[in-house]
Amino acid sequence: MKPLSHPKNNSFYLNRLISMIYRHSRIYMDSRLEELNLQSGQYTYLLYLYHHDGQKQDDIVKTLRIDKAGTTRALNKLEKSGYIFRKPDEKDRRGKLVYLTEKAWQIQPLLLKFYSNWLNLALEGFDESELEHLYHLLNRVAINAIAVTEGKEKGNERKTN
Amino acid sequence: MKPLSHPKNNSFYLNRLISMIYRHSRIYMDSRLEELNLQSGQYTYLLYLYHHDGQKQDDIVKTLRIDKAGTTRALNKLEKSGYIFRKPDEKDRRGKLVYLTEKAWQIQPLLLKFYSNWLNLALEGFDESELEHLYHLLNRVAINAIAVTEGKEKGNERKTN
DNA sequence: ATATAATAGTTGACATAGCAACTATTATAT
DNA sequence: ATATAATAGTTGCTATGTCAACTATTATAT
Repeated sequence: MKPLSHPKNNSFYLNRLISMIYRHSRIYMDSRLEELNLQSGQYTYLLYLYHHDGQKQDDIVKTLRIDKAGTTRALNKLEKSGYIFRKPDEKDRRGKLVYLTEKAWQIQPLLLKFYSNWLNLALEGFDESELEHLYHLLNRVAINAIAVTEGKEKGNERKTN
Repeated sequence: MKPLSHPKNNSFYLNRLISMIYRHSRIYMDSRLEELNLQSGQYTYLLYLYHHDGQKQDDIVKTLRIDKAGTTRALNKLEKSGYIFRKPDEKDRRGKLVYLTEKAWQIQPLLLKFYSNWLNLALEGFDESELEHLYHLLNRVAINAIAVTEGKEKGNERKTN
């Protein structure tokens, strides 16, 4: 049996490429974060919090689009290892506000260094305009991808033969 | 839907975008694969095997760059649900050759449809030249990413302050 | 020729992340 | 005002994927 043709020919392996990059970024970050007693599932939250200290947990969930259960667990780990602490939101006591500790601020330079090391390696050979291009294209893919699955949540699943 | 936040440096949130796309592609594919009793961890292997029927398991590992332990488990599932079978490689009895069953060939059109539905949604609004661009840029990132972590395996870890 | 190393595959232990179900609190609807 | 719905967060269960350790087979080195 012959393989069928498919649309969007050039990007047929989009998922394979995305998956490779995703998995290898985690392998690399895990290897570097070891000395900080951190793991790849946690640094994302710290990088985010450096710009949003004191944000509500649910806002983090909505920005990073990571499942709230996973966020709970990642933040638990960060709290346990002393990088963050949480306070109930007095204006809405269902919510929690997430704050960085001094310990988290202290490792910020190192964390940023590890992450930009990764970017330098992953983006080796890219000039400014290529970076710009890549970023904007990926951004559009991400927005599309999120729209697909968030559409579903509201019951209006997209049918697209 | 909350708009994605923009960083100062355009590539700063590369990992965040990659992670979003990766995770949402799995959510979408899982929702579609349900009717085939398949999951997002398995269709990748089928899509690959449609072009490489009878390939050695280890070649699959090396092409898809998925850990060999994970590959063992994914192929076990596919075997158990009747989509593939494995035969020892007579030329090297450490290895196994992986073959698609008739059942796998029968679902090929549907599987390709689901996957191209995903591509159509994720790549909505992209014209031919943008697709080409995206694909080539991502390809370069993937090659870089793989080089980073595979360098490590051979003991020559890259130090890049 | 035999000891040693390398390779293919499996298993166990663990981290990340998804969904569903639950609790507690706040918003809304009549 | 009270019943109902929605929201924020947690916990249980499960799937994917990584590493390390192991078995069995093949390659190599002396």
